[in-house]
Amino acid sequence: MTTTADERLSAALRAAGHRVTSQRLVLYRVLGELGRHAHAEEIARVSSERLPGLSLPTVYATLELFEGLGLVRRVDAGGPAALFDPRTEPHAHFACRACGTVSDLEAAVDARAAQVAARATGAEPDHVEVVLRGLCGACRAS
Amino acid sequence: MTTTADERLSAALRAAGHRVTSQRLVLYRVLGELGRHAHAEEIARVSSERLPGLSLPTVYATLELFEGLGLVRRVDAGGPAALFDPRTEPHAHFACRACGTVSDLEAAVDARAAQVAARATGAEPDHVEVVLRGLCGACRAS
DNA sequence: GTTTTTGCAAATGATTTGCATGGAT
DNA sequence: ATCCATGCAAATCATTTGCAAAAAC
Repeated sequence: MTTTADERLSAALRAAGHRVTSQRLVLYRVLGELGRHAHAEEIARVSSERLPGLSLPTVYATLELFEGLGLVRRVDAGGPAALFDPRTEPHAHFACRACGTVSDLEAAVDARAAQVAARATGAEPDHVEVVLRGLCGACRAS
Repeated sequence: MTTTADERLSAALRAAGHRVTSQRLVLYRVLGELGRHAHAEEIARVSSERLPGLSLPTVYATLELFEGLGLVRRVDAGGPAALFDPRTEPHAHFACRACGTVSDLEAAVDARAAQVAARATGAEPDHVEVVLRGLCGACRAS
């Protein structure tokens, strides 16, 4: 890795005609350091420590921008708040019905049949989201 | 099919210790007649035509109850409003990024690897949700 | 008769929007 | 100098909650 996160983000932003701002740099670094999905509120809280005054609307706008650039995945794992995941390679999630916790599953899911079915309708899928639901180990124990 | 939808719902409710009410009967019939996923608001609108005065809180409470009984699936296909799907057998969904439309995909997705990975963490998954995202045929054309 | 369900109104909470200022190009 | 991005405050919208009245058991 000879390029830094800052450089990678700057290149991606400029290539798409967007501006490089400190808010975007900080948010991108925080996402990379978290290394896992998080709620907008958590991302905002951590980022605000480094960039006081950072506003929630900016966090949402930036995460949406990053999603369009393919830098984060928005994960709708149930519950009111969306998750934003910096791990962009395909992976499944497990969401506990009881405590709401969402965890990564290190397993590939073969969704080719569904992709073929989608294309047969004229659609062009660019992403597959797989969420398993049930009770996590901790909640089963109690 | 010698049992009616009303009879099936009544049996399921009583077996779980819940009461049979006209609201629940109407909502269950409407779900069966729709035969496809719908927003709470749409379900409420159609049901209200048959049961004037039916309230949204009751619709939400009833859909949640039905979900617990395994009579509907809640589908989080992105967008603010959840979908409620009376088709309870496993099937994938396609959600268009542009127009937001969600359609059924008649294809089975093999998620056994993810289920094994989930059980390895001590969790017990009871459901798999697969959502593909991209542009639908109509939106690609325009 | 007792307990659950319902409807109403209000609360909640995540996310978005309008608009004026500030910052990147 | 121009136009995009940000912050603030307020709006929006789906969903939930508190409580008294109505209905199922």
